[in-house]
Amino acid sequence: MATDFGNFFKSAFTVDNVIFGFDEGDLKVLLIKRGEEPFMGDWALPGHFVYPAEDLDTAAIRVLEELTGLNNVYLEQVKTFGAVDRHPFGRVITIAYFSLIKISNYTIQSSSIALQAQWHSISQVTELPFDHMVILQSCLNRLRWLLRLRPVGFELLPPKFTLTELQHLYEAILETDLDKRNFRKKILSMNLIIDLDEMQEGVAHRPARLYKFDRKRYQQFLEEGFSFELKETRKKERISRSQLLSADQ
Amino acid sequence: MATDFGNFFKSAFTVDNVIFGFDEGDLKVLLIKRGEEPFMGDWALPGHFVYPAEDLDTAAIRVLEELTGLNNVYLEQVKTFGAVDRHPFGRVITIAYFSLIKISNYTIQSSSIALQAQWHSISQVTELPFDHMVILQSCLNRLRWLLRLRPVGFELLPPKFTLTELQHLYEAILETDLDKRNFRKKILSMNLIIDLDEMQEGVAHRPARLYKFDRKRYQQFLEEGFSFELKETRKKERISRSQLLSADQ
DNA sequence: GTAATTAGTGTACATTTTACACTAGCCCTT
DNA sequence: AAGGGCTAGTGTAAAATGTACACTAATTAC
Repeated sequence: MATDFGNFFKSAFTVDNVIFGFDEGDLKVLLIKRGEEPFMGDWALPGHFVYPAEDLDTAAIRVLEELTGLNNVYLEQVKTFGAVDRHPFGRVITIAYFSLIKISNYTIQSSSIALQAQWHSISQVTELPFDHMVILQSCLNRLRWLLRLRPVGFELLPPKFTLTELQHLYEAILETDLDKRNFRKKILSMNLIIDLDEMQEGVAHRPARLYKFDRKRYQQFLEEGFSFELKETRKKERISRSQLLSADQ
Repeated sequence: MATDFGNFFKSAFTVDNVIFGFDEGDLKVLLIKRGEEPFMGDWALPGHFVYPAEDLDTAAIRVLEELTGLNNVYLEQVKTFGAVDRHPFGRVITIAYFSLIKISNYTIQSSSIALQAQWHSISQVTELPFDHMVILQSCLNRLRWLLRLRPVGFELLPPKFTLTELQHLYEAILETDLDKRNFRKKILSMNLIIDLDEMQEGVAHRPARLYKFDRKRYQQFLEEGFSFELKETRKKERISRSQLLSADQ
């Protein structure tokens, strides 16, 4: 169980975390300015070595929390990257995670790493050190994939949101236009968001209704298990297969 | 770039490969009888250390080829497992792959490892060393998921197959019954299989037609890119979104 | 030639997806 | 307070897809 730290740079593993946020109608990713070689001073994905007595998920959670102060956020392992020459100093494989956070909850941490962190619009990130561009792209694909299948969009919005905001989020991430009426019909038919009977304030036009995600109801469905393929249909109260949800590992 | 082999057991990474096959109407997995401690003599997933100058995919391909003599098969990284105590001798994380092979092409290799390999029906594998049961389950979920979305079933069948065989494969993997007429309608409407105008031989009943997978046509669609969400529809010759295919990374 | 066995086929209905354009409500200006 | 500017909010019809369901056809074995 003992690990020789002196050999870390010869054969080691790290986690890299693609932290997505959504703001100003734009999908963003949190990057840090590297404080060490190689690529010191460049913007890169936040990552760190996995400690010897630390599980992979734990390491990813740690990196996220040190950077953002947030825990209990959506986090998922995506893929492991281990090309022989991906790190100039030795053989380092990295397990890529992505997480979804509400930028509104995010406050800059005082850790020296976190002070160097900044949100970047996805569309403007064109160059990253190591194989980080590939990792980013991979996580982005996964996010798009997931967004079609699961109600994860809510993770990126403040607790109260309007349907238009939600639609803009879908449009920004999927890079497509959606029909307003069809989008609302579909979202509402999921029965996973609750009308708060509150209105937007401080806008210079007709205010929109505010909604929140019905996390309890979603949990319930997850726990009951999806049984899409079964022939018998619980008539009411059933989330149909089409409704952005799907059974998965 | 140098790696200290003496430290391999202190902090190392391996690949484990879940090799699926299909035979006698049953989904199978290829297991090896371990020739070394720990768990010597137990059936386990085939795996191996990743060599210092070897990419992860390469390592997975190597393990597969040494065991089966096959290359150029469907192989995909699934997930990395790295619980601190998953290996009793030290910190070993493993990158899990799964591959799909045609059992009909499989011949036992003469390597000492391969001699100890055997196909096991998935349903009868109930206990495996390390966290291999979790890995197997994870790959199985991925396979099921994939089978709904992509035409990967063909990878498990001999080059010529009948529609009934294909249906049985879907039923076995998805653990569900499918309607014969609807299944055929759907499969044929994909236009991804070619009617060979040949008949089954040596069966004691009406012989079925033989088909083969139209790999070229599938490649073509992959290369053209899926553009499901676009509004304009190439009227004919288009694979619709519903047809077991989907855009993914 | 007949029994046994699997192959092969069509139709009607339900559900889901898609396309599409106008009215409603609030704020700000004048 | 009337009107302009802006975003919110709503319904319907047609097309595509999914689902349920039962009989005839072709071959072999006896």
